[in-house]
Amino acid sequence: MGKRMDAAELGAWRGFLATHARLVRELDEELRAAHGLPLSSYDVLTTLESAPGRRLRMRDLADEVVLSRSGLTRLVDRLGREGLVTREECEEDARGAFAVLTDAGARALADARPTHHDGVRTRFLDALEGEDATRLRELWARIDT
Amino acid sequence: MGKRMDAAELGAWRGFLATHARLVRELDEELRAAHGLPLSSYDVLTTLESAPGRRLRMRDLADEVVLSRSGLTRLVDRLGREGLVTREECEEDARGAFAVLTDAGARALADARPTHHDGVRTRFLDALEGEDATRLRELWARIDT
DNA sequence: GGAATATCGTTGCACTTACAACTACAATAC
DNA sequence: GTATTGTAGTTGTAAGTGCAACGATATTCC
Repeated sequence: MGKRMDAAELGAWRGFLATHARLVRELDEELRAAHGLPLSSYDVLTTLESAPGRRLRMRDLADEVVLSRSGLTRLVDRLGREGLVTREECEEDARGAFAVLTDAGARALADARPTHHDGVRTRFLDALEGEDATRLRELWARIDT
Repeated sequence: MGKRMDAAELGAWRGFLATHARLVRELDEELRAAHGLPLSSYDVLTTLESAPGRRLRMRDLADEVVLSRSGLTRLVDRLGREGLVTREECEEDARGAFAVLTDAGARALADARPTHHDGVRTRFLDALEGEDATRLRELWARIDT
């Protein structure tokens, strides 16, 4: 029990944390500066965009973007105030609510996407070599189970 | 400009974000429950422990743990109140301050470490195969430059 | 059918964090 | 040497987030 981390393991873990912190901070700042859109909002908008009917139950959306329910309630409030998302009630379950991407939301996303994609590419994807991307994707899948 | 992400790239990036969010949340909760120590505090304590003289300038410490200066000021305040860290003034630079790990801080760290290492191992390191750890470490280094 | 239990989304509250402004000091320019 | 500019750390303030508790509805069990 409690096998020590060797140097490679320690580097893999601490690098993971440090890289994430730095990248997310930079990408968030970049997105806010260029489009007034925080990364967390961008994340919600893309998730909704790729959902069937551009809509998702609050619960499922919270899971997808890894946010607490209350956190998502507030985030959707903010996006609603800007007209990027609306709420719709759920027919099958009267407790439930959908968050729905509006046309304005889709446009805001289309505007912001090039900036963000470039940012991710230069800071992250460009460092991937050979089969790195595939291996990483498989790694996250293994961890997720 | 703006080359589209392919499926592997998208998976590598989104998995990176989602995995980080989930892992950090779980590890933080685990550490708080078992030792009353948030992950951010743990991070400061280990960083100090492995620094020469168990001390670091506030500025350097903030960089290491990827926190803003003001954020670090408050975090060191909290750790100081619990007696895990003290401040010392800097001789060469009268503006400067060191954060120094106390013996109590070192003990708290020693207590918490097994819990945290087990958590990291079962959630992250156990999923690494073959040369994964080494490759990851190299990847973070490439990204960092 | 009715009671107990679980789930959905929201709210009150506390906590953590970042940004901007500030003071104190250091380094550079002239 | 003095003026300018830069840096270290702290503080006021505001934003974002999670937890616990809540009202409303669903589901399960008898």
